[in-house]
Amino acid sequence: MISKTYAPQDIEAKWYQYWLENKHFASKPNPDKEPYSIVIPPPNVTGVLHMGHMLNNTIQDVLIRKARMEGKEACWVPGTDHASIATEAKVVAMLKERGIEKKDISREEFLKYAHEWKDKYGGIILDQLKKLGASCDWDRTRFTMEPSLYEAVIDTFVRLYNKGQIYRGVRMVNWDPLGKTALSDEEVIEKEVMAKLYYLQYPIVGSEGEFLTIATTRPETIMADSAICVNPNDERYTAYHGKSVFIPLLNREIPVITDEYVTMDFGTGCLKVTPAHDLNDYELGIKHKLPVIDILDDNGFLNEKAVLYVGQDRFAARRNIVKDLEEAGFLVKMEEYKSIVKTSERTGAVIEPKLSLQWFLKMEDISKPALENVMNDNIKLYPSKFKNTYRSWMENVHDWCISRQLWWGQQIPAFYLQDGTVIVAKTKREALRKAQHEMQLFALTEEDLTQDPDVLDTWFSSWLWPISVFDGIENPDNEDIKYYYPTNDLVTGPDILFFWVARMIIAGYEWRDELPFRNVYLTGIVRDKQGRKMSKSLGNSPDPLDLIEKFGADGVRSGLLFSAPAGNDLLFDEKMCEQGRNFCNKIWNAYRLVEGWTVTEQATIESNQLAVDWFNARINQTVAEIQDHFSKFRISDALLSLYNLVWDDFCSKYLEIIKPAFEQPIDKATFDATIEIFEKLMSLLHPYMPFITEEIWQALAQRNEGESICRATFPTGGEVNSEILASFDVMFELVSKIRETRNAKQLSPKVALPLAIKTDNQARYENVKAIIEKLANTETISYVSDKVDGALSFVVKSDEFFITLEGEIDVEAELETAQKDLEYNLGFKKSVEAKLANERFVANAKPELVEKERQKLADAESKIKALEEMIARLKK
RNA sequence: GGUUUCAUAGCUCAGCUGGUUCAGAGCACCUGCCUUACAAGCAGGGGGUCCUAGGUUCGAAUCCUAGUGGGACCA
Repeated sequence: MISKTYAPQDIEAKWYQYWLENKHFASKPNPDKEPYSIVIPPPNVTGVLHMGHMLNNTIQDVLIRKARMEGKEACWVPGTDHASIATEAKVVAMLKERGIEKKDISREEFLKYAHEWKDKYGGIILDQLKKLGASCDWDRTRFTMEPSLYEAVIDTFVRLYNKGQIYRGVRMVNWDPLGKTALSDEEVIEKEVMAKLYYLQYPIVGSEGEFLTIATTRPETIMADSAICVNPNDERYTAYHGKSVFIPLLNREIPVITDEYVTMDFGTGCLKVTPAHDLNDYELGIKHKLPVIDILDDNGFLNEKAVLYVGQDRFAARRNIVKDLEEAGFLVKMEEYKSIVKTSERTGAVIEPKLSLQWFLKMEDISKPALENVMNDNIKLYPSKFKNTYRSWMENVHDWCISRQLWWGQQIPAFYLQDGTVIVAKTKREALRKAQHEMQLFALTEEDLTQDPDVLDTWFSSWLWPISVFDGIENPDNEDIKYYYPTNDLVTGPDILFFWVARMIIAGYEWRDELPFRNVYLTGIVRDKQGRKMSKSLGNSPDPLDLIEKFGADGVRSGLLFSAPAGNDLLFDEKMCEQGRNFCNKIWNAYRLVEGWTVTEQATIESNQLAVDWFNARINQTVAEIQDHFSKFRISDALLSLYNLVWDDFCSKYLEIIKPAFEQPIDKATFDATIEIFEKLMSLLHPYMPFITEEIWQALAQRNEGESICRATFPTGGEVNSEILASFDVMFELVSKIRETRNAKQLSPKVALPLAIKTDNQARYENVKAIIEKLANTETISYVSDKVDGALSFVVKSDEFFITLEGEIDVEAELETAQKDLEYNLGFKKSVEAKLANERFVANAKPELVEKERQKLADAESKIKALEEMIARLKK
């Protein structure tokens, strides 16, 4: 006996294993087939599966499974990226537990530990994806730090450097004094804190007793001041234009400059300019050619350039200088002030804006094709609203800071001579050869060359991903890259549209002069019920594996997709997974029903044949619908179409029609047709719900060893028989009316009702008579040419129906509903007439539309006629 | 602050090229059912000023303008 409820756990494990054993996800170039490829957005190697991954990878799996069933050579390449900062932090933490400090070990030793960590803990996420049902070609799993991808990154750097695209320069970066590295903006968290605003007096040179007062939150940086700046339109300070002031305590003279950048009504309207320690001041400094005085070292301690407080931590120095300024009378007042402090995502340290020497990639020229080919839709973004965002970013690109002060990553292939000369080459040996040959430095040895200690930004690996996973950088003419590239669809979140997607497009054109993918599907962000982004730190995200345990992978997958339109965030609620699970259960029970039937060779009942024809028409209709949805990446809508087809049409209607009475057999023709229909439904659903559909598909018929629904044919639909669809619609409307009547009169479903029909088209009902009887439980269906006295009545289309009941009929109530219906139809008729009477409508609207309106009018008129007759009768 | 995007039932959202009296789905709610596949179910039902104000149009939830309120990105 099969279980009454669907139990996914064993079934899922069993089939996933089966798919792997039979290599159903494996792909290799096949010239007889159309290629279809997706590269996974490589998850962080330290990561674990979260809701965003679930959504994202479910969508990819839907796309790839559908393509596979459509006979394409489908290849989904999995892998992870090395995530320099995150991984390095994990490794440092692991070492700390073992009592080892990073600073006490060599780079080589550290990397050995890092690889050890990666082998042991990294890539858990890939195994988790298997639980979700992801049909990746696992033999192709790549990692951005594996030798060949590492080499690709190094080659990329060397090539771009040789083209003059990469340079070294001083920039203001987010400096983490604890992690001792530059951070990208995404690795910085802004926190709102209460700070103090200090008002300080700067004595004016040559005017004894006169001061300019500035307001600052960082008094310890006054030693790095290069100027005082006021707004030229600020009349309070006009007298001081061109003068100088002394820095308090330090007594260094700095000029008073003017710039409209200064906000007149903030603080005193007088700004201290500290180019080395503030981004805006830095830019102001460049504009006014001010000196840059960097008073902090890499640890955030004051250096000798500060002159005062040398060797003190920035926060200690702040406390001390405030005290000293106060004692010396330079501190006018202090105010509470709400300000934003930037902190490091990894170490929590307060970020220091810091000037440092970094490597940059020039973006202006290299990004041009990437902008152009998205704007002209060679690469399509779904939803297209992101084109705007994309353009505004690409039209204002900043050079890309690609160096990171870390060890875990691809070490920058730049080698320095003792005098600081830079040689960029793939290896030290090559750098040496270059130095000897190009610079005539024949006496040089490898010992004289020092490699840049920094590594490259992780994105500098992942921007090559669609090419490098096929070894297309190192080996540009290999078979895989020629066959699978460009890939077809990329599925990712809009939050990395710029950091990753745009850069992959850039790399695609730079390396292969071709787009990396044709479509970019941007998923929404998964949020909790309160609309907050799900994150580990908030603890508001359910564990995806728990969800799968609870609702089954199919349930979670479909649940997530029920409400996941492209690009729109989705507010996650477990209820959605519950709905998905219920859907599985519904399918399961439909299977249980069919499975329990006994088959005889008896002749087919006509109504069963009609039902089969009708349902096949519905399938064809739905297939056309979902293909249209897919062509627009409306993955969620396609699922909903299938959901309705299966639940409402297949289970509630089709199966109810053909279902034999208890313990009665079913005729073979209907049974066979039903099995065929069931198979089609499973195939259509398979991309969304791979496990349950496999389980049932395997059970529906005898299958060959190793055969799988994974490789079954995705139904292609066919001509839609709209006639039968229309006639069934009328019939279902009638059935609903009868049921409604039954419900309203509180009659048991077991009581069969006598139905009389007044129609001029008996054929309309005659051939579906058996179906009406079955669905609505009517006992006899008779045709009448006149009203039936003492019966309940209603109107469907232009026909009138009567149900004779025992006991009193509430004429008033009948009259009221009929009256309401009449009013509605009169109103409807009026609006249609108005439309048709309008010459401009008839002249301007499409002819088929006008024709439709005429038809509507005719329908309304006949219905009104029937209703009026009914009302007249009731009033008697 | 700049750019952009959204506002539809109690909740989450569909509504695609303006054209059924177009206002729809799921959940929630109400009524009745343990009807031999399924109570994770069945049959019904109620519920909306389509944010506001203008405009375009024969016709607007849909297009335009402004406002209000939320989100995102950039600074």
